[in-house]
Amino acid sequence: MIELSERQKVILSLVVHEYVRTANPVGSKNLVRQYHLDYSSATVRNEMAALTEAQYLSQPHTSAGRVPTEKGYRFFVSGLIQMRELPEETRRMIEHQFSQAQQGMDGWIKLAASILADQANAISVVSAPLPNRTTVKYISLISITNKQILMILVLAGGQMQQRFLFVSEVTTQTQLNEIADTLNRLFEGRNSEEIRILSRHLPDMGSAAEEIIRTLLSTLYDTDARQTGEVYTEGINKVLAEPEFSDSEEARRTLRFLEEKPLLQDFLSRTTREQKVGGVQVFFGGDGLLKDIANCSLVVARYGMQGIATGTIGVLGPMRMAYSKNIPTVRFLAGILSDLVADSGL
Amino acid sequence: MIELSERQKVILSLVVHEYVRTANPVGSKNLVRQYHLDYSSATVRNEMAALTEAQYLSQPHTSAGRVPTEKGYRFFVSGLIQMRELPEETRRMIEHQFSQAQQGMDGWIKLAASILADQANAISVVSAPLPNRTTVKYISLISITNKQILMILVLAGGQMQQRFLFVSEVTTQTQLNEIADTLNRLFEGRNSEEIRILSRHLPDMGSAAEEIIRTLLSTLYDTDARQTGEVYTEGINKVLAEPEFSDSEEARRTLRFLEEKPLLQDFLSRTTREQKVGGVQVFFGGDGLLKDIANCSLVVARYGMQGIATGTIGVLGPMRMAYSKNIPTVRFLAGILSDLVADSGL
DNA sequence: GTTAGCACTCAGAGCTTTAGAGTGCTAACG
DNA sequence: CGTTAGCACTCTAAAGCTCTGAGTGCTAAC
Repeated sequence: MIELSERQKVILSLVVHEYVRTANPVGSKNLVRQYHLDYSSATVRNEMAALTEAQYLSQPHTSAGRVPTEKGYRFFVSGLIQMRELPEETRRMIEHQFSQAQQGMDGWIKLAASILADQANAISVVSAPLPNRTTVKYISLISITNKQILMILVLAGGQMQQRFLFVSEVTTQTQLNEIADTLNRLFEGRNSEEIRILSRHLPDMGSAAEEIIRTLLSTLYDTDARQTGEVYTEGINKVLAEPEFSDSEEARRTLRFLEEKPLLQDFLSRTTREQKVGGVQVFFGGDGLLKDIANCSLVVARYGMQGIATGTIGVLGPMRMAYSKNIPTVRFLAGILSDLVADSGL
Repeated sequence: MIELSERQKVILSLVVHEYVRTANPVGSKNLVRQYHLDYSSATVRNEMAALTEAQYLSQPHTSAGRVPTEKGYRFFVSGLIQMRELPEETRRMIEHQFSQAQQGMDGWIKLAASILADQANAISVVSAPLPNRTTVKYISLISITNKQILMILVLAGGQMQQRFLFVSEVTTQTQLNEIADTLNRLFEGRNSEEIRILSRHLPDMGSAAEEIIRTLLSTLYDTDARQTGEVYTEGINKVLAEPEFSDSEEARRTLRFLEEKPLLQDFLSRTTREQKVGGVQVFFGGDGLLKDIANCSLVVARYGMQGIATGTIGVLGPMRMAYSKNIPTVRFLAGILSDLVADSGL
């Protein structure tokens, strides 16, 4: 593959930019007029022909303008992924909203989702931070009735799980407090595997405690298996306005993808697992796990504390999305969430 | 207004039924053929003219079939709201899914939302159970760092809230356990108002405890103000397949309504507040709070324990929805959730 | 290497035509 | 008098048609 000339790079970027803006195939004459290029439309036509040849652009039909291909977008994005800061003003505004938010990981995540959907005018997708293998932070046991217990589990990364369980033995809140104290001493900071081994050599604490540990383990296994916490989504209505979703079949496929939480979680956890915190990645729909969302793309970053607890934040929209705005926005929000995870010390 | 004749009622019901099935204006000839009526299309035409006169039906244009008006739907639904059981088989199937579900209010609610969306092929909307004024069930305090605390609040109805707080005084987990014990003894079963008064005459427990109580109260106020817990929604993709949503502007309005959580919560809590648990109501879009979702309707029921903690479960779809299936489904699921709320004893 | 000029292409907007489903009315029927 | 067959009339939606204009590739001149 031959290198692109400087001028070709410029023209390719401008085509992408213009297409993102208008959603219409971009013609040579128009491009020259819009951007006051100091060469003529015929020259642009020649370069466009070359870019089309090299698969960066394509033509919907012979006598139409050019549309970027996936390869074209990739080129465009690769120039964007490193640099670009969000304008000071926007950063201030976002930070302000976080400073006013109610405390708690859940609230922050929802706020981030809401801000991102708003800024990007597309669908935001945010998953709660979770370590590869969950560790227990705190166990709380609450007596509901004589033989019924509510177990609340605080996990690393600020995630919570609640389970009801029934025990055969009557247990009082005082007894539960004791059990909880013991378990907290033993299990704090441990993961499912460690707890499984530890619990084998435990002094007998009665059948209730056994039942509690069993439930605890099954909850941890569940969480480990999911690998990604709750996924929040917002801004679906925004993206319906885009022309690529005016075909409702297209829109349905995308929404089904979003509502298939396991699929989405799988994708988020798998594809970004090795990714360093802070780095923004762009995925293009069409093949692999994203085959259902052809001509969409996904800008994601991992946030949190590397090796401790990480989640993902991203924006899903038509492939023709405003990368130059969305990439810095995602990066900035990932940074904020990372700070919050670190500060909350979970 | 004159009463409808028996035959008119039959015809009206059939028109609604047929229109729900096909989404096309219903013509006289077709109706006779489909349902083997023992009178002719001319007779049906006459009756239809009368029903149109009386505003139960309308014509998109002079030479088209009839479409039910909102009044027509109301009539149809009024005959359905009381009776009709879900088929034994479906009930078994649903019960089975619940029996296999993981424990915990959150999980049940999501399961209910998922089943309902699936059964109705429309959008399900389920809100968590919450009393008019929340009462505290259990307070758990977890030391994160020296001066940072995670407060977990279990509220009546099984809802949980988490907050982070910073205190100026160094506090250990042991101290926190003591404070939590005291607060639990004092505040269990109390609502925000009672706690506010109680906390005035409290023995001094140090500045950390004060800060904790302040956060506790503000969380309770927040929750009271919202009046409805988290709202889960599922099945958006299903409804996009309906012809009334092929116009993306229409679809957007509906989705915006759904994503405006405060609006939705407000509607759910306000309009069904007085409603007895178990009764199914049908709301038609177009005016009042539902003005944004013209030609949609909402079948809802309240579930939970009257006066203790109630939530809502419902299905939102095109006004042309399968009421005869959806109404019993909503009623049945509301029943199951009510049982679960009762059993979990919160 | 660049550019003006030109013949050619083709999607989409706008218009016309047509088919058929549905109506209301009238007159005949039991 | 309610019911029904028959008929002229209405009106949408689909199909076919034309025409415009943006865009192209190529050639020849600069």
